[in-house]
Amino acid sequence: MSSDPQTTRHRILSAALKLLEGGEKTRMSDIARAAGISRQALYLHFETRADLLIATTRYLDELNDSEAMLAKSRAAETGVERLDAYIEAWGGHIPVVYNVAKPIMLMAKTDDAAKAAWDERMNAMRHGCAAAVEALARDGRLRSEFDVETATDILWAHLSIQTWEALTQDRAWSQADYVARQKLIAKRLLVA
Amino acid sequence: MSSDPQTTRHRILSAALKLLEGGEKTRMSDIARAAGISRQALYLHFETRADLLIATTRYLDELNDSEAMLAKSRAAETGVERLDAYIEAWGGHIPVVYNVAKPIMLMAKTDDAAKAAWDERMNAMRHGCAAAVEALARDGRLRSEFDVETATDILWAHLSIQTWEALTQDRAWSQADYVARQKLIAKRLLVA
DNA sequence: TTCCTTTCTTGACACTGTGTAAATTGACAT
DNA sequence: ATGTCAATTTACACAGTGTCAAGAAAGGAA
Repeated sequence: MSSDPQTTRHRILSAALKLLEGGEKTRMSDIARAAGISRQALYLHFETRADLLIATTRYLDELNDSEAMLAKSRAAETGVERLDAYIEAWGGHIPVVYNVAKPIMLMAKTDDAAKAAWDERMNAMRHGCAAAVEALARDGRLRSEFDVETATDILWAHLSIQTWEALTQDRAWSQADYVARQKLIAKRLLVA
Repeated sequence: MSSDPQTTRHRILSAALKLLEGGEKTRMSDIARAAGISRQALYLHFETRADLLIATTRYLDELNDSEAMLAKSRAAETGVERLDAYIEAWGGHIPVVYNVAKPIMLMAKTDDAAKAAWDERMNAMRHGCAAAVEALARDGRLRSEFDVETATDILWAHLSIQTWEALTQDRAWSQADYVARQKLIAKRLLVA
């Protein structure tokens, strides 16, 4: 056979992405069927299920040019603008990745590779929070009752996917409300 | 054999509780072994694993007299006092139930009975939040930018077990810091 | 052409964990 | 003594992940 391995890998990732985005069950056999190969052949391309799921999120990141998301917030002049821009960008990013990230989030409780991948992502997100908080501090507009570290933790917890999930899924906030209110909350909490 | 069924049920629950609190793996067979009965005998007392885990949290609630937790906050005079008392009580309650509640939290993603039990608990917690927010509103001290419903959602999301987990487990906040800061945050967000 | 390598296929199997079923034993009550 | 209840053992079904072995199909190279 020997079809281009690059192509097959791509077909797998794109099938996995489609299924995950649809919120489907997504067992290995589902992905294999959707990609038009045998279940066993998946293991020629990805070590484990966790590996495949992680690769799928990276693939999604590429498609979305996730780096560009941060560009706007980095370009902001003041700390407050930066905070707003970051919440806007990240808040808009969550619903895009949510369905794909969710199974990894679940696996993270039991699977070490999944946990590492998840922690890495959450860490990256925290860097964005830290940058916004530091920009506020530089402007002298960070509230004095929290140090930079603590303020970053608060913002990070507040913008977590779990919190987004609770508010938009369980409490049925619209995405627009979510973003607008998170901006308000963040400013109330952090800006002097 | 026929040892007192009450006793056996009790032995199972107390074994399950002990294992769960230890953060162990806690398969059905583990619980059975710890309770000194066969794995299959568990199913004579509990329909499913979800049932058993849920019963274990109720058992834990009884042991802790969880209702008493709310008494202090209900007794508070002003809305602000009530908010503080509620955060103190609930915040102190979380670490006690966390290890036991966690597997249910996980199962809730796939198991309907577990999801119902979890939602019920989260709903009960939200009632506590609502009571505090309404007390603030009665005092005319609820910030005007949020209505009661929205303010309750915010407080509820903020006091969620997930947020506690993120801050105390991932970010290593001490329990004392957690409670103190949550009080500060809640007042900053909700109190005019 | 023949040989080699890579990719993929089929089919079988191991392992874990939940849940079900049948036949049996021990204890207690009437 | 008979029936009932609790619990036991053994065995099995099922889902899902991961592994293994034996080959088939296709491309390139000698």
